[in-house]
Amino acid sequence: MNIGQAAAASGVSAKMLRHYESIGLVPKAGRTEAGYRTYGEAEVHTLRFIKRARDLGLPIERIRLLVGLWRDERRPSAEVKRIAAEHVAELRTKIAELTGMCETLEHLAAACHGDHRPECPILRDLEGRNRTRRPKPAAADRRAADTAGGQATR
Amino acid sequence: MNIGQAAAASGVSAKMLRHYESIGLVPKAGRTEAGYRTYGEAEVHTLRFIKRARDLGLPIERIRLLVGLWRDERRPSAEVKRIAAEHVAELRTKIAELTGMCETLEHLAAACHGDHRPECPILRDLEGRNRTRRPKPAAADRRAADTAGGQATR
DNA sequence: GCTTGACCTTCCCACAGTGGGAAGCCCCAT
DNA sequence: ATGGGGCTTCCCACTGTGGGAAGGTCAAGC
Repeated sequence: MNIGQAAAASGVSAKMLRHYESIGLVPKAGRTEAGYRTYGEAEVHTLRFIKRARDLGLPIERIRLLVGLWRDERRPSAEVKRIAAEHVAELRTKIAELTGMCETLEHLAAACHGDHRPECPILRDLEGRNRTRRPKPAAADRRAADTAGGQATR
Repeated sequence: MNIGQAAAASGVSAKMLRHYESIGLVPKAGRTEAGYRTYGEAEVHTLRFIKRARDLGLPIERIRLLVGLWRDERRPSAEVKRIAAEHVAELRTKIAELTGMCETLEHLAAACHGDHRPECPILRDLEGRNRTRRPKPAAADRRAADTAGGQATR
């Protein structure tokens, strides 16, 4: 198989395939005399593994670990489970974050009449006037916001 | 105010502030004779608007539109609402996607005994043997799939 | 054989957003 | 005047994926 066929067989694009090789996620493919990469069933098998892991949102570095464990006949399943659990935790965090954003925005949009008039609760909220709510749970970083209230003309 | 103070007052980092200026999201700041950027209340106000919009996950280009509408005293609120609705739709799509991944992975992890033995349903699934389930919703279309909440018993 | 078109090669660029850091100038307090 | 911290610009990194150019190759049609 050449790279195009391997790509079609695995679901990983040829472009990504070369990329994965370049970062060492998959070993360097063999080459024909003309320089074309060649792939066999084993390589495609690995690529499919990677593809599925990517479909689950696993980042490359974690996939690298998983592939290593996968190849290791004596791996402890606890290792695999730990990696999966870490990813689940991150997914949950992300989901919660997005859900919060989504709810806030839905709320604001629901309050907006959405017609030709300029009055708009969404803009009002973003502006800071009339903040309807907005708990803003994650990633606290706002510091010294009050200095704006003063002059600070230096 | 110099850039550091404006950053502290707005919650936008100085680095990002320069970046926003460079991409034209905010107008070029005034400069002192020495070349330092100067900011006033109005600029900080705008920056806070941008910060809040970013906190809601809005991408820069959409924020650009919102800022334009915000400045436009005669904007139709429908425009603002439309932009918000688009973003909500994208958030929902993303949430559904992540939720699917999360459920699959939780499922697999739950089936993994997680001890010293190499047997592992997670790897088995990724490998393609013994696919427990995995509907693979593929492309982003199913809105509000999160509310459906597929239970474990599929 | 020779042309043609599809495919391969490498290499660079782009995206979104944010941070890190270097080299060099500026400001203020000591 | 000196030192430390803030400012300036510029480049690089990250995550993953794609686009595209310039050039070599393979296979099929004539």
